[in-house]
Parts: sequence; C-alpha cells; structure tokens
Amino acid sequence: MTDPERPRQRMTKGERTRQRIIDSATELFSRSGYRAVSLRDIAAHAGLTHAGVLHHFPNKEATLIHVLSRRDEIDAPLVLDPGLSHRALIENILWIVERNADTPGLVSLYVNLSAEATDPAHPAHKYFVQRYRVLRESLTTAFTVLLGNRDTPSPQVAAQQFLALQDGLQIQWLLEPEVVNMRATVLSYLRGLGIELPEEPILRRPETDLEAGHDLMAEASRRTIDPGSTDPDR
Amino acid sequence: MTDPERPRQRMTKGERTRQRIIDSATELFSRSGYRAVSLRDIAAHAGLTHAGVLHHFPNKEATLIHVLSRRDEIDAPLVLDPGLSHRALIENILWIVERNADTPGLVSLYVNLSAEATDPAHPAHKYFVQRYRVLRESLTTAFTVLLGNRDTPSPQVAAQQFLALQDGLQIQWLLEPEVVNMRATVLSYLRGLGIELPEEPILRRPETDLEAGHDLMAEASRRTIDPGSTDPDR
DNA sequence: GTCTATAGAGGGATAGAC
DNA sequence: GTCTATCCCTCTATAGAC
Repeated sequence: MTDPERPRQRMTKGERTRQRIIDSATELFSRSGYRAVSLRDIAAHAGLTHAGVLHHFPNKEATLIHVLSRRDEIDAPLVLDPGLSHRALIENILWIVERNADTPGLVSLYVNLSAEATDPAHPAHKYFVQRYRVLRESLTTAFTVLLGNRDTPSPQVAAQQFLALQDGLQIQWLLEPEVVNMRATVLSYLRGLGIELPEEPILRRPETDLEAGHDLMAEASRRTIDPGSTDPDR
Repeated sequence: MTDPERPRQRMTKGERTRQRIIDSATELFSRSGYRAVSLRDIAAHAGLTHAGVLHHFPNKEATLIHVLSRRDEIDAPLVLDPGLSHRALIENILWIVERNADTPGLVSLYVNLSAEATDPAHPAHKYFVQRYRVLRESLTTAFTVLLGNRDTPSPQVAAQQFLALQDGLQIQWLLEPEVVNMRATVLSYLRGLGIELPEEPILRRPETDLEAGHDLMAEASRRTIDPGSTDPDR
C-alpha cells in the first residue's frame, strides 16, 4: 500500500498520479458522498480524463476503498494500538474530534458515507460494520476500567453513547458550525461519566506506533478488490 | 395539504395516486436516500410511469418536499405543541425513538437525508437547519427546568447531546440492529442527567393537539415549490 | 389521468491510438 | 500513461396522443 509520507520526488509518475486521484476522490466524496460523485468529476479534479482514472483503478469502487484505506493508515494507530493506555485511547479520540473541527471535508466524508453505507448493498457496508465493531470493542474495554465501580451506564452502553454522540454532533456541526463546539460537548459528556480531561485542546498529534491497527480495512478490501493488484506501474 | 387520515374512499382518483406516489417515495428514499432514487424507481413502485409521476408533481424535488411535510404533520405536534409540559416533551421524543425501532425505513430516510442535506446545495438543506434549530430550542427550554440547579452540562449542551445521541445511535442501529437498543441507551443518558423515566415502553401514541407545529416545513416549502399548486385535480 | 416517444445530459466501462 | 471515441445504460423533463 502506498505510503503517504514518502516524499513525492521518490515516487514514480504513476504513483504520483494515483496519489492525486485519491486526493481528489477524498475531497469530492467529502463534499457530496460516494454515489453523487462521478469518475469524470474525480478525473477533472485530478487533471485527467475518466479513462485515465480507470487506468489506475479498475472501477469507481476501488477509488473508495483506497480513500478509506488511506484514512485508516493515518488514524488507526491512534485508536487500535494495543500498547495504548485506556486514558490515552480517550485522549487520542478527543484529539481526532479536535482535528475534525478543522477538516469539514473529512467530517462530511464520514457523515455521508456512514449514512449511505447503512444499506447492505453499499460497497462500504462491511467496512462500516467492522469499523463500529472495532471501535465499540476498544471503548468498552477502556470504559470498563475508567468507569470504576459505577453501575450506569454499563461500559458497553457508554461506548455506544460516546460514538453516537460524536457522529450526531458532526451532523449538527456541518449544518451550523457556529452553534456547535464538538470538543467541548464531547468533553462535557465524559465529565458526566466522571472522566476528567484537560479543558485545553491537545494541538499536536499524539505519538503512536505507526504500524498498529492497519488491517481494519483489510478484510473488507479483500472481499472486493485487492488494492495491490490495481497499480499497473510496479 | 392532503390529510393522510381521510379515508381513501372519499379521495378522488388523483388524490389517491398522489398518496401512493408519496408512499412509494417515502419507502424508496428511506432505503437509499434522495439522490440515489430516480423518478422511474418511484413510478414503478407506485405502479405508473415516470411521466405519470410528473403529472402530479412538477419535479423530483417536490416529491421530497411532500415526503418531509407529511412526516412533520404526523410528528410535529408531539414536539412543537406549546401546551406541552417539559416532561411530556421528553416522553414524546422517547416515544418517537421507540417507534423508530419498528420503522427502519423511516430511520434510514432521516439518516440519509440529514447527511446529504449538510450540503448547502441540497434541496432539503434549509429544512434540516431549521429542524435542528427548532428542536434544540424546545429541548433547551425543557432542560433549563428539568436539570434544576445542575451546572453541567448546560441546557444548550444537553440539548445538542440529546439530539446527537439519537442521530448517532440510529447509524449504529441500522448497521447492527441486534447490538443497539436505542430506547435503553437514550434512557440511560437521561438518567445520567438525573431525569428518571419509566423503564417500560410507552406503546400507545401520546395524545396531542393535532394542529400544533405544522409549519416547521412551511418556510422551506415556500422557498422552493408551493405544494398546493402541484395538484392539477382540484 | 396516464401513456409513449423523445430530447438531452450524464453515468460507468472498454478498445485502441499515440 | 493518457487520450479520444464509443457503447450502452439511466437520468430528469417535455410534448403530445389517447
């Protein structure tokens, strides 16, 4: 899988084009969702024709798979590293909430996709089912410790509430950014659970094992298209 | 506006067809969202051609407006009746949560539409902005009283959290209905706020002033198409 | 009130030139 | 590696017959 951190100079021309295509797909899917964006839209944004895009990816669905995979390469280590403390997991999620408030496009991508993907026929359906399973599991473990001997909510319910709160807030925030403070509202929920975190934003990205948790998407990808086989340049 | 309670016998043929079209549109939008459903899909489901649909509605957008208006005629009195007590408002919302768990299509409609409609260019954008404004306002007033002299969360934040929780839970529930109990999880949130409600479902629809709050959609409709002018039969 | 026919735009995907 | 050209499909919307 392409390493987004590798300097562009060291990439082949094909790799750079693939990168540009995924950048464009990310931005356009973010704005309007997967189904409403055409290959021609993506191609125009990336500066080539739709046939050019289909030289690098076998079909439209493959571009979506790559967009999601790349997000996971960046974020998965923050939440799936098994070496993470329970507190660090919550802090890292809070950091993501914080960063989201600066990247409305990214938020829009996940809001649109997670809604579309509730349809079992959607190409990203399995991906989102898997995603929420993994996140709920991690959070349930963390809350089991962090909630101490509280009896309500249960760690399982707290995990569902915590994730639901973030998703729901994103919709309200996209509709009216001025009236919703995602970070403060999530913090307030955690305080209600007796979990105190610093009021100030974290700013810098938390340090992580960059190799951790990269395979959240792996199963879903394999069921559809092997991303590795779609690069005719290597 | 058509009264959905009036017996079908007393409707003209045109009214019945319009009703069937809106029923079909509701079901299909619920399954796949607005943009992914075509007029031909709606027409086929309602048992006529797409040209037949366009005889009753000037364009696709008008069907969406009518679908949303009809939902509001049913649900708005439950949350916008000014004669409602603060406790009754929360109970009515809980009743809606309860009913939602029996109507996945309806849940899917709002999940898909509220995501699509975060785009300012979406025909239902203004509608959803308005919808959340009104709901937050009602809930803020209710929480101002119900939270007593708690200082955290503020009534405004509680209103945002309460709505966000419901929206986010719907996504998780649509993805994996077996692992999410929407009613119990919302109840647990309210208990955390010190608001105790009966553990058992409410079952029957709460009684309301059926005329209350019908104009949530009115402004948004007027800005696009006057629904009254689209029925050539009257 | 509903249909067929059609216009005109745009979608995904493929073949083959360069 | 990228293009043009093309196929074939589906979309929204309109015109006009019945």
